[in-house]
Amino acid sequence: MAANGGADAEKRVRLSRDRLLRGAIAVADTAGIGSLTMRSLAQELGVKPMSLYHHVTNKEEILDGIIDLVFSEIEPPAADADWRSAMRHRAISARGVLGRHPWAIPLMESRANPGPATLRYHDSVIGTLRRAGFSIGMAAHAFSLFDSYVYGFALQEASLPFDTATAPDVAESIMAQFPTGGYPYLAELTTEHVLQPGYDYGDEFEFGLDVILDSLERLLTMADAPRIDGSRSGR
Amino acid sequence: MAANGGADAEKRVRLSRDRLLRGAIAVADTAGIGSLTMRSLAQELGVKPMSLYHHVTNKEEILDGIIDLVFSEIEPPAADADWRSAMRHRAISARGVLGRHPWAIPLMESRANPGPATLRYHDSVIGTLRRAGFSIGMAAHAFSLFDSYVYGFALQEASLPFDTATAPDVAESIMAQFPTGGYPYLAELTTEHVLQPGYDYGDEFEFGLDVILDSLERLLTMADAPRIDGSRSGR
DNA sequence: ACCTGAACACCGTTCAAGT
DNA sequence: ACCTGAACACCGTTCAAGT
Repeated sequence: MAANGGADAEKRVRLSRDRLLRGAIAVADTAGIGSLTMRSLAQELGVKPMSLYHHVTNKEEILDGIIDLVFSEIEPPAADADWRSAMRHRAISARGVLGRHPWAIPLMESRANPGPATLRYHDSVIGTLRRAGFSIGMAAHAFSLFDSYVYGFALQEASLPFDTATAPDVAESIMAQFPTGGYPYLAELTTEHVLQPGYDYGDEFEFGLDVILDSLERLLTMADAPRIDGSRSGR
Repeated sequence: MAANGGADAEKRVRLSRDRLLRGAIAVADTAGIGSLTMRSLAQELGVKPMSLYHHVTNKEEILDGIIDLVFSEIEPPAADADWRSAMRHRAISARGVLGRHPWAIPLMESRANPGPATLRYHDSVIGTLRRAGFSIGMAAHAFSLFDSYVYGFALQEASLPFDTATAPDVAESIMAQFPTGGYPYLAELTTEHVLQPGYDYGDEFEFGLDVILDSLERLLTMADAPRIDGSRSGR
């Protein structure tokens, strides 16, 4: 470990804002966001708690910073991709990122200071829609629907009491708590579908995603060739 | 908050688990979930911190309890409602509830112990779908899509840095931080649409909801009268 | 310039006691 | 039975100092 003074990646590296934020993500990923304290982070970085305040003004700034780093992990689509595959690519990447950092999802609620990567991501989504021909109003609709679904799915996936792919026994023990007959539809869905060998809740993601993309595509072509009665969507 | 009972709702009422949980919701609603501590809750209830432990084993149990109380606020649809208006009614009610208790949304992620109201809500949604004729697999798809959208929209609405309806000036100050030209599509959408007088982000909710309900209706009728080529949804 | 020890006002929770 | 004071091991953060 402490062989020479060279490039050991241990605690000899100078502290920096970037190293601090990446350390914070590492702590949150492995021990949960609840375990991320100034003291635990300092220990992770081989430094004393007070040193952190030299690179960051307070813990809030750390939370803002790691959320933006999470957004930066979302892959941008290929430059020449059509709007639909661009949206699809982004959604799948975003879900993967939020799956790797589930603690980030609830955090997004309280962060009022979006960072550059967050703004870039949103700008890029809206840009894809606008260039595809969505009007401003339709782009706002589509953006809201798309992002709500992606975040909501990630939130739900993270809150699943059972990881169906790896621990069906846990699901069964939860099922067993259902007062018999109290939740018949939930019981049916769980035992006859969710607990079946091949089922993986994650697979639901692409189904919903394609339903939404189908709908957006329909709206787009409807706008191109409006009907005589001028009506838009249902209701 | 303190004025629901007929007699003095002050500190003279005996402490109970229900009064404790409702006090916790009152604190979270007015001061934020971050301000909900055993000490602040005790003060709200006119009691000493240690008294709380007589009705609840720890703070985790309080969080589980208030999440379930939030779910219990979601209005069940009329018994004779058709599936579509039942789903619509529930979604709108759920969004209203989560809007009143925005702190509950991130909390749902970490709660692995769903309470009776939570289970009843989910059972009721799945039941509506099953009775409408959705197969188990389709009900799982529809359930995932529907719930993801509702939670995701609420999450996004809660995380909006600007409350467009009441404080457009805040939005403008945030806009001003955008490095000029750095986020052109975001800037366009914000200045030319979101900041316009009549705009309320909340109105996006019903648009996306109806898109989703339209899609589900299409899936349901397609399942009733399958096409010759057997294809399902796009791609 | 960067790092740190001691200290302060907070947490959740245990334990032994009060009525 | 229900409530509580004192205490413990934690927090985030300030401040004055070290190199």
